[in-house]
Amino acid sequence: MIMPVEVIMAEEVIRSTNFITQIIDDDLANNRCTKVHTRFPPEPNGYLHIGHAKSICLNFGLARDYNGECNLRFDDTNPVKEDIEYVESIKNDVKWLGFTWSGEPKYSSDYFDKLYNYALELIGKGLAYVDELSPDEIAKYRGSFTEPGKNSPYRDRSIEENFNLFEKMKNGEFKEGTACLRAKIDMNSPFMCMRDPVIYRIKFASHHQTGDKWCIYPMYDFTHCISDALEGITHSICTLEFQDNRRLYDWVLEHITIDSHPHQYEFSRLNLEYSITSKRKLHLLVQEGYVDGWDDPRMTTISGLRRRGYTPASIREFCKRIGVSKQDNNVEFSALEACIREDLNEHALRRMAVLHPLKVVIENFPEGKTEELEGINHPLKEELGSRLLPFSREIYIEQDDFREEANKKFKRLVLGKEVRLRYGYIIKAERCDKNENGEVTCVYCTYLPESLGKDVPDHKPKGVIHWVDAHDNADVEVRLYQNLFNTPKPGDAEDFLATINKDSLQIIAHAKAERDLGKAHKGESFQFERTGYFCVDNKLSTDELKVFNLTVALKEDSSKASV
RNA sequence: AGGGGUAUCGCCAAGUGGUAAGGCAACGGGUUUUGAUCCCGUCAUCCGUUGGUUCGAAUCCAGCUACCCCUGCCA
Repeated sequence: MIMPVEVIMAEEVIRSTNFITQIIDDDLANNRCTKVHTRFPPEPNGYLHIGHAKSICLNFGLARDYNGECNLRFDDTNPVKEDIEYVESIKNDVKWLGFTWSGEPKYSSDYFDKLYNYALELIGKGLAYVDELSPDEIAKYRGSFTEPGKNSPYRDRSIEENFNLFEKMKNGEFKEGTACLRAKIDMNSPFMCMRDPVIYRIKFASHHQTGDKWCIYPMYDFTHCISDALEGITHSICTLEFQDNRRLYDWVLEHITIDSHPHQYEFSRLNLEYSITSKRKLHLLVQEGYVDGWDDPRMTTISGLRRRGYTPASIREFCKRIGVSKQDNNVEFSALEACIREDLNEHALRRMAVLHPLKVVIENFPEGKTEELEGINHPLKEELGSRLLPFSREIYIEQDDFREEANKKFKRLVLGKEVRLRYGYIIKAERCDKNENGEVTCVYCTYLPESLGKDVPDHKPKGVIHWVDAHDNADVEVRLYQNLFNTPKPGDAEDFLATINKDSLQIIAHAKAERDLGKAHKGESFQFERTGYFCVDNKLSTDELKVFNLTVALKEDSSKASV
């Protein structure tokens, strides 16, 4: 039998360990559970972002590492904020990240009937009541952090009356906001969420899954724990802000008739510098047109990162590196960039592209002649082969790669000096033309015919520059990106919209690239040598015009900046 | 102010009573027809702070301090 050459996702064979895996190991060792079952439970009210990727990698990763299962469950209890567009995008993003959920996608709304019956059970036990206080009054009656709450005047209605009223709520006989179902717990609890939390409210809204069947919808705290139990979830993992809610999670499960009682564990959500992970703010950016949709390459949504050129493996690696803990964090953006550089350095084919062209005429090269020079596709992987590069009397180089004079640290082309053309000859700059603004418009050079593919005695250029033939090339559009925000913590700003970086997108309409780049496929990534990693935009590219997005620039030696 | 949490290198993060892993970043040096990659090296006598227990503490105890979350019929 032939064994596969490489194990799938080999980079993940080394399991991550964290406080949650310790809990699981302990649970397994003490037979508190025999099989790990987790779930990723997004509300379909927006697109997934890098913070969700952390949760996805954690939950699906645990299932993978422990030979367990992980459900995808849409926590869809609030129809007014949700949309089918979001459920489709979420499925797509989870799959793209490389994970497979157990069975069919689940929906909290699948359990609306059961949830309703559990509410009835609580009413029957005298543990829930229909309140007719207004939302404002409920807030007032709740008290504060230092003052206990007051019981609602409707708190001690009879069980019979509550059944009756809840039935009326369900039948649409109350207006929105005029009645709700509350759990009867403790108005003096130090946990605000235990002061008789609302568990059902009225919403005359169509639901993307259940249509107009219901006009009452269960609240998160009542729904989540029951959904977990119904699905046999063993470890219900969520973020830190739900720590207090755990008391309510447990209270509900302890007071209804249900087989299992999953346990909730909380980890800290990801904060990534120069990005926002608030769905409300993400919505704002999209709705107000600050960006080109949820998948704008500057957005740290999964779809934005994908369009930017990030690979699933790079995002998984990032999530592995940042770890899982309960500490508040603020991860540097460079940590994410390091992951995609590592992936693309290994996998991206090398190509040359001149972003800001400067014409170079090689005067001692015959007019009308074109040579085909060989350029290898990858410096570390010979098996990836090579391609032919047309080279003639006129080529383009990067404007930044030429100077009339420069200090000794400058390793590119200088008047009177030599430089090596990548995969080509050594050339020497003899003179140049300038326009009325003093800008160099053309450099006249001579080349060393004997320098192709080898060193020449007494000619030791300090550097190598990339180039593209002036006549046989592909005209492409290149989009350069900077951070969307000009502050590391835009989420903390009074007005985060005011921190938007106006220069975050720079469009180069006519860059000159190797000819075959004009035929590249959407989503394909390349390293433009000496510049960075670029991918073909999957939205704007056409057969006629390829648009390249800068995924991430190559790292630069710090001394380069000082020339 | 009541409750729930968290404090280990610039940023993440191991560590669970036996004398501070690793990654990112940074900084030196080497290789290089990418100022990339790669390689080698440097980078916490110290774990928020003050006391205590112990032969021995980042790890146990007590007191401080700082920061985060909780008063939606959002999740």
